[in-house]
Amino acid sequence: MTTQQLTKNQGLVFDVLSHSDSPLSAYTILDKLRDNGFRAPLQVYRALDKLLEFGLVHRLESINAFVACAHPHEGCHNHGITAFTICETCGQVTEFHDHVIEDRLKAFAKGRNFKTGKTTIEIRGTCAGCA
Amino acid sequence: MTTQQLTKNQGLVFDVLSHSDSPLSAYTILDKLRDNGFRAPLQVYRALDKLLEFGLVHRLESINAFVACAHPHEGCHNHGITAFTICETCGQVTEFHDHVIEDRLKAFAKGRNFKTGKTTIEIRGTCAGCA
DNA sequence: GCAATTGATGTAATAACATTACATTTACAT
DNA sequence: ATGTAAATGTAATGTTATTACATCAATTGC
Ligand SMILES: [Zn+2]
Ligand SMILES: [Zn+2]
Ligand SMILES: [Zn+2]
Ligand SMILES: [Zn+2]
Repeated sequence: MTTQQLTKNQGLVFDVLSHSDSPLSAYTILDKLRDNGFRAPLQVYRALDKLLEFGLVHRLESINAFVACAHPHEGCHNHGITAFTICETCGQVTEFHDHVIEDRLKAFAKGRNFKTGKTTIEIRGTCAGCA
Repeated sequence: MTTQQLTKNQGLVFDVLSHSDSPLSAYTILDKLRDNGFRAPLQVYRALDKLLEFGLVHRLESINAFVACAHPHEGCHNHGITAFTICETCGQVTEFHDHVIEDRLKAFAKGRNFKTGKTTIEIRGTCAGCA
């Protein structure tokens, strides 16, 4: 999945997120795209839904915001669980994968016959630069 | 921390959550407490803030809802990171602690000089009973 | 080509979740 | 009793997300 096959609105939203140095809310994205003809939240949410589906964007559940994937070409989203650190001061987000964590979570779920869907791992705190 | 030393509003909110078999949104709690004199969201949010602080309640970030802690007397909240499974069909929530996961997350944060604050781990899916 | 279908878009309205601001009351220590 | 901190009441507002419905564009089958 590359950026080429995105529709106009998807491309615009992805572009805004890609160039941002911190996560953005849907409404912030909307504001940034007013000059490009965006008028309503739904235009943003629809594009985000697709981008999430493509694995180009992640939703940060704990802050109701969205970030471009740090390595969209690796199919992040077929790569297992993505964990995040989120700096509450500057917004810096770091993505990582940990197979040990993933295995432990899967083992717990399996032991309870729980069928795992989307899993969220988010560490909020302060990054090195802001400490 | 026992239920005794809660204020009236805190006690009412905790009671509603304790007797619910699934997570509740703040506005659902408000509706359930209208007959007890609750009139405004803030009454619920203020009580929830305190209950979260006391470790009697958890907030599920991925579904904007709240649950009573499964083992409030063990000081869940001084016990390290709490992880959850959340059934998207019936709302069943299971709480668990895993020191291996916690150690891995701490190690990652330490390696990046990231100062860890609140950490969220939530697995959404389908419970055994709903499969 | 052209109808039928599907996916994407535009727009308005509304729903759901959360906070700010300010006035008042209660609990409690001095 | 008085001063202080915590809790409460109420209204207004801010923020995040969805529903509903109309239109437009790309694709497919004929
Ligand atoms: Zn990613
Ligand atoms: Zn920072
Ligand atoms: Zn707990
Ligand atoms: Zn279930």
